[in-house]
Amino acid sequence: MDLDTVRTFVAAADAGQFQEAAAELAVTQQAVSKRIAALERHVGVRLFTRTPRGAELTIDGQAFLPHARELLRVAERAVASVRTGHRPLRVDMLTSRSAASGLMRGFHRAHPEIDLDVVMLFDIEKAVAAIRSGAIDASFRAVAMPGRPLPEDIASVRVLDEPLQLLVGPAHALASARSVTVAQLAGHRIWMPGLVPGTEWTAYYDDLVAEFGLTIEATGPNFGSDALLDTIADTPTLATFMGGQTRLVWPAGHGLRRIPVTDPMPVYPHSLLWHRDNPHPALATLRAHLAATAAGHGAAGTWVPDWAIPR
Amino acid sequence: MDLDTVRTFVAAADAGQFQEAAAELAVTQQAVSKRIAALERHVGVRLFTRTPRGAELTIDGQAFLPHARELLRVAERAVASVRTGHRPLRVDMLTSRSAASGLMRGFHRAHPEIDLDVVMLFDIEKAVAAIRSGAIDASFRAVAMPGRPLPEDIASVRVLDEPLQLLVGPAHALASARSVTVAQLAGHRIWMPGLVPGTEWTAYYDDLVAEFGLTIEATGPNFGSDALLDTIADTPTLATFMGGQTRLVWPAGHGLRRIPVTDPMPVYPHSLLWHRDNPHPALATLRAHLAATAAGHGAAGTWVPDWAIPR
DNA sequence: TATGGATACAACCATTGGTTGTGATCGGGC
DNA sequence: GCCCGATCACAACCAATGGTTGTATCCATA
Repeated sequence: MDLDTVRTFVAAADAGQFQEAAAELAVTQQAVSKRIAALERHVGVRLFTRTPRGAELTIDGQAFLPHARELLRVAERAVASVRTGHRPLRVDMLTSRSAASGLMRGFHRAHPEIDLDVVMLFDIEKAVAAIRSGAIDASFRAVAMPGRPLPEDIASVRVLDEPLQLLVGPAHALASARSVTVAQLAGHRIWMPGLVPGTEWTAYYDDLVAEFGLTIEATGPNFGSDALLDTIADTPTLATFMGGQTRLVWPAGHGLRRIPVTDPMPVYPHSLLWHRDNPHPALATLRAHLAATAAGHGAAGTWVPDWAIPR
Repeated sequence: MDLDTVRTFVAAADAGQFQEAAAELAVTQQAVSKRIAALERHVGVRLFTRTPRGAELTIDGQAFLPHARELLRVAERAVASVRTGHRPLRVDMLTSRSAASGLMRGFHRAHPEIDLDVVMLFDIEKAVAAIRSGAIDASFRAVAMPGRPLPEDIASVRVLDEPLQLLVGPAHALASARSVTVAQLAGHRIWMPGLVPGTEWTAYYDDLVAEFGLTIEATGPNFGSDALLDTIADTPTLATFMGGQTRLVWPAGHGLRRIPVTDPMPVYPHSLLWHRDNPHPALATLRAHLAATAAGHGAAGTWVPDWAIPR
């Protein structure tokens, strides 16, 4: 199906005749007739009843019309999403399961008129480069990697500390614990597939391991969260970490348990990063929104790596 | 833009390489390469970075991807809307401003999983013919026209009485009335553009006029409700009728008043019509929903034309 | 009955979009 | 260090698509 054809259909439906639609589209009446005929062949039903006084929609045509309009709307938004200049606000985040996703959903609820696009870059290096090039407008990240300070032209503000929670299956030794201390985790196998060396996400866990003597296995390919959850549910000796803000589509019948970690409570510090010179108006709106709805961060009893604390 | 091209883009993005996408789509790798290049030319940005080991999305490509998927989803629904067989439930109603529209919105909220299409046919004759032919599944109408009983194979149930309200501008003599009786309306000019002879909607007003001695002017072309509202607001001697359930997008600053009509209260009786043999599962759901949420009808003190009361 | 305005069909042709064949580039294995 | 295999891009060719012009048909209206 060709969108020019759909556009022609909508124009003809609005005009009530092919000829006027043809004039609007700057083609001949015969071309419109052919396009409509092709569309009818494609969907398999007659969309117009032709009369010597014009063409009016059949019932099928009437039913199809709103869908056709929607199709054109979506197509326009699709093109707008990559148009340089006045394009939707483009935000990068770690994963769709991170707390940043929740923040952006809240922002979208508060400002449904602002068009958003979400991308996921590899690490903070790529994110910073993309922000500087203007390819993205903002990024939710831990502010920096060990020994790599943020460049001067990138601004950042800490927006949310996301507590880590332990995820275990029903047969796990800690399954019935109401909370666990970090010290209690020593000796347990914690599995985090998909941790890629060189990312700040991995640097975070490296620090956690180094400071508290945990064992985290990053082995094995990442087959997605569904597969991870399946394995965790079925393996009594395996646990994993998960962001505490995550609203999972909870698989039924798994018996998975989420257990808060305390003493200290490891939190992943999400900051918003943006370019100081970025003039996108929606960026200012986003910053204002985050400032207004900011949850507590830097609270006592929480732990973050040294390098992730902006000074 | 061509949807086959969009499909190709999504396939290539999923596969991570053109070759595999080409195999899926049963074309050559060169064809995929050309299509992607054409799409990139169309939107004006590079969507993939080509490597000797495949092709991965650029940031623009990442932003475009969900829009592309949405585009394909919408296209599929568009085609499904006219597919004979298992198509969305297709319902006919008088106008988008009638109470039937509100009922269908309620149904959609209660059953968002059921796909709906709304069409508007000319009159009940056309609606009955469409129901018998299977072109539509149900219709919200006054059950019959004077002297034209419903055919045996069409079932109907009264679902809502919609009270008529008087709509006047701020300078109208009745502007400050809290309610008016039908008798008080005699002598006032009531304007109803767009009343087409031969429809049951017009038959309703004919009966109202005949029984209570009102003057209703149906003259002039119907330029849509906006124009009607403008005229009513500006003309001190003109009023119009409007369904009491209507949730208008109320034009600001018009000072329009809605006044209930009493003694008796004229109501427009909406019934649901359907074919007894129609097996569409969503039709049963709709009937059950309407039965469960049915508002009162046939209440004392209301008026409907004789012929509109099913016996 | 002639006319004007509408769509459909036919013939023609430029352009599009597919295939095949080939070249360039990079990573991995030997 | 070199070659092989896998990838994508480019060129040439060709069929099919989709546009235009010209014409036929239909019907409401004067």
